[in-house]
Amino acid sequence: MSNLLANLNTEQLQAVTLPAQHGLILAGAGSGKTRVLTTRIAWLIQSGQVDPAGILAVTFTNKSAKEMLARLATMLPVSTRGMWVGTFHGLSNRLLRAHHRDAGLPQLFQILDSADQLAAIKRLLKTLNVDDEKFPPRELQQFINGQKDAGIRAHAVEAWDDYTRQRVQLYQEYESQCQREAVVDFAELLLRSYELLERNEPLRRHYQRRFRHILVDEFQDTNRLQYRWLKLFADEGREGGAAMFCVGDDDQSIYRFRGAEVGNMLDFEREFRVPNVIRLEQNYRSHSNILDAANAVIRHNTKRLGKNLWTDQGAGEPIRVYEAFADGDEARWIVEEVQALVREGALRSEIALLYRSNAQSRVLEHQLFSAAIPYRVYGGLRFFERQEIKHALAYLRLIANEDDDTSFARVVNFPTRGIGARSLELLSDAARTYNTSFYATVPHLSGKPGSVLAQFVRLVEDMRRDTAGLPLPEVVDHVLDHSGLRAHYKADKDGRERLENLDELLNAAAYFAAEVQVNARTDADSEVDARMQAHAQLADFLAHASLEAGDHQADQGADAVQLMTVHSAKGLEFNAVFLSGLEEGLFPHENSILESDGLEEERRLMYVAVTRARERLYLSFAQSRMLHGQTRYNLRSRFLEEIPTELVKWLTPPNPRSAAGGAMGGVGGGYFKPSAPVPLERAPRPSFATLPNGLKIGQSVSHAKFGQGVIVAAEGSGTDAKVQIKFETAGVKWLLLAVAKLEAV
DNA sequence: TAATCGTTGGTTTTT
DNA sequence: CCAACGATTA
Repeated sequence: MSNLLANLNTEQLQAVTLPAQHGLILAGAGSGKTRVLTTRIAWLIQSGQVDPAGILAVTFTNKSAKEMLARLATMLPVSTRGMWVGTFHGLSNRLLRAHHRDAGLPQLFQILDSADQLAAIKRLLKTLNVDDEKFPPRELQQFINGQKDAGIRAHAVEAWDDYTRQRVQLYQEYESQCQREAVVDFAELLLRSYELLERNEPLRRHYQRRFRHILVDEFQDTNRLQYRWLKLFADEGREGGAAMFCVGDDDQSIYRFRGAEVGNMLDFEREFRVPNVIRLEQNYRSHSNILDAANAVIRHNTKRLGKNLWTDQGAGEPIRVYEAFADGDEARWIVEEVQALVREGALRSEIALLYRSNAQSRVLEHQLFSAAIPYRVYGGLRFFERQEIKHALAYLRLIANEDDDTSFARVVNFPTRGIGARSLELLSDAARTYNTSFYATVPHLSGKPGSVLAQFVRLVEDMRRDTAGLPLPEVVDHVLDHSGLRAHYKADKDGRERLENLDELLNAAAYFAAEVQVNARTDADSEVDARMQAHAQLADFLAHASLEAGDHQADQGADAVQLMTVHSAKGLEFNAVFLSGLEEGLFPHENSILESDGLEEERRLMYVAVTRARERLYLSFAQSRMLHGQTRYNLRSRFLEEIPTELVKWLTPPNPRSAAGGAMGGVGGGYFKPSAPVPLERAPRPSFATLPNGLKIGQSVSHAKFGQGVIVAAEGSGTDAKVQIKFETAGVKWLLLAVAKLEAV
């Protein structure tokens, strides 16, 4: 045990060994938050204060749940069996499966991910003949999820205007549709399990007695419903309830836009009369120049619980700041700098290129690609979100739950079987009159549509029959073959990658089944009925696929430069970090300036970005940037001005003209702001009539390599000026005037 | 049913 | 500018 607690600092030790009371741990970036959380669990168990089954540990992502379990495994000699560690959604799912009857759900209910939910809403609007211009599906989705995240059912929504009343009605209709189809969306998992425990006292008491310690990671990211969910387990903090141990950092709360309530931290402290509030302020990640910059920036926020990070690692290198003319130049400079770092022996995977919005990755990728530097972009399609995977899963879901109309509609004509929009409309109408699922409605139909649909139903029936009792991987394999998916992609000339992904799905199923085997042997908690096994395991796998969409990209092994948004960088760290696009309107984002407290959230985002760096931090911005097909001229971000001058080393001469208004004394400090001349956003627009070299649109020119052509368009000015030329033989091309040697003909 | 054209909109994201 | 989606057409 002494081993367990070795090398903890005073505050960490205090947090880890807190008595069985509520605790709020304000853990700054890089202060060893995860370590404290896991060590506390290990300590509680090892010191005999609690049985593993008395632990409930909640995280936001599967990744952190896994990491926690992995670390626990190295700390504890006993197995983690009986412990509940997982995401809010994963644990809710577990609860609902175990008590599906009490929750009013069939055992094999399916989980809708966001895309499925959107499809379900679109389908609903169609069947109800609702104008989707008046009720945009996306907005409706947000509305419904927003209500659910606040714990509000359709009947309880306060609607003061007609529009809201109509949306509430659609919310209600959506609910009925989900119930009819035995599907549950993400927000519903939470709400349903919350209501289950709230209404079922014996069950609630059971879990309240069972879990003696509830530990929550990233507490600042909880939404209202999640907080209430936790309170339910903790018996509202009453005497005899579980001890709540919440770890979070209000300064890293960057998900308000999706419902996170930092206020939960204050509410928790107040409502639970938390006797222990501990601040972890020693940072083990970054040199002090970087930390000081982060502290200086976040100090500008008013709504804080208050915290100041420090380190004993020394000042380290200055923060490097670079001003570029255009986004392309900025990217080129970043890539050169990356190359220099790599030459000095840096690992590419230890270099991160961060940006505020995904669109910015394009320029960076372009330059990296030209320089042949391996890179990896985070974000984008994840494994279980791929088209071919979703198709395969839809077949599997139909086997588990034939009432899942979303899945039915998805694959009824994929691969094509001559079932078009016409037949589907017919079916949808009939389903409405009979009030049955698509699947169950098919026998009611006659004629040609009836028979092709019946054939499809027979296909699913056959697959269900033939896979009954088979091990999961064989079920998947069978379905891939008999659904025609494999054949379809084999025939498709660019289907190779999709075929490989389908094989990967097979691997995932095999892996999953093996994992379940292991757990079933060790998990005393599960009482699995062998007869239910086969298809229950299928349902578990499908839930797993929905809840854990898999990684964004497969090639993790390679040593590649890491590209991602600041949001996705949260929780990660790198030796060198490049933060690009530090411009007003971009970061802070223009939309955030209108939102109340939006700027403070942007600043927290900046704080997160800066604290990702261990040794080197580069900040850069460009005077002009291509956005939405237009060149925009931005001032540098106000966040730059918030960093004390002495921490910074300018790689380009500090330019007062690109400084944003506001606080002086930061990076741009000491420079007088000129009153009159040329705000950069008024930079001259390119003239299309006459181009720098005396060329005109419509003019015939000749090019050494491409031959004769006509100028059809022009864009940009100065060294950036480009012309589009339609060549007689070489096609249409964009050429840089400064580079291409053109001769008027 | 597939292919093509035109329109639209374009922070951030996990479950 | 460029991707994604929807509507139209072969």
